[in-house]
Amino acid sequence: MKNQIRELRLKHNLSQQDLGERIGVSRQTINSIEAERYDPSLPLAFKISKFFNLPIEEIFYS
Amino acid sequence: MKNQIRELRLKHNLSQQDLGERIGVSRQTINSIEAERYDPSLPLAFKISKFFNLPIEEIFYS
DNA sequence: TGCGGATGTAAAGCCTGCTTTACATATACG
DNA sequence: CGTATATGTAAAGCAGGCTTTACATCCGCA
Repeated sequence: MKNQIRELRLKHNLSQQDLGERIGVSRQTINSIEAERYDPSLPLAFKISKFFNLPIEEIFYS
Repeated sequence: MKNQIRELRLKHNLSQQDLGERIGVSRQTINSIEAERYDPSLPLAFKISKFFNLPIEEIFYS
C-alpha cells in the first residue's frame, strides 16, 4: 500500500523523529511506513490522517 | 474503534458469512470487528470501505 | 577533520489481526 | 420434533505491526 507520508512530512518540515513524536510512534515506524515495509494499523492511519488533516484515502492508496 | 459494519451489512441483506466471502475474510473476522474485539488492518478497512462504497471515515470512528 | 542531525535497516520480543476448528445458542421452518 | 441458517465465542497457531537497541551512511557545518 503506497502513501504520501514522506511528501506531507517534508511539506510540514518535520523529521521522521518529529512526526513520530507528534503522532506517538517511533521514528522507525514512520520510516518503515514511508519505505512501505509494512502498512500502519487502522488506528495509526487515523492518527496520521488527523495530524495532516486529510482523509485517509488521500494519504494511503493502492 | 467503533464502526457501522453491522448496520451496513444488514442494509445490504448480507450475513456475516456473506460479507466475509465477498471481502475475502472469515466470518469470525467480520464478527470480531462488529463486536469491536479488534480493529481491522488498514488493507481490510479499505476493502470494506470499497465494498460499501463509503469513505473509511464514514464506517470507522472513535 | 570531526561532530551532530537525519535517515536506513536489522534483530529480538511483544501484542494484535486473521485463520481454522470447534462448540453453543437462537430462530425459523418442514 | 429435527434440521438448517445465523450468530457468538474460544483456543491454537501463524503473520504482521510496533518497540527498543544498535550500527551504518550521508550531509552540512565548525
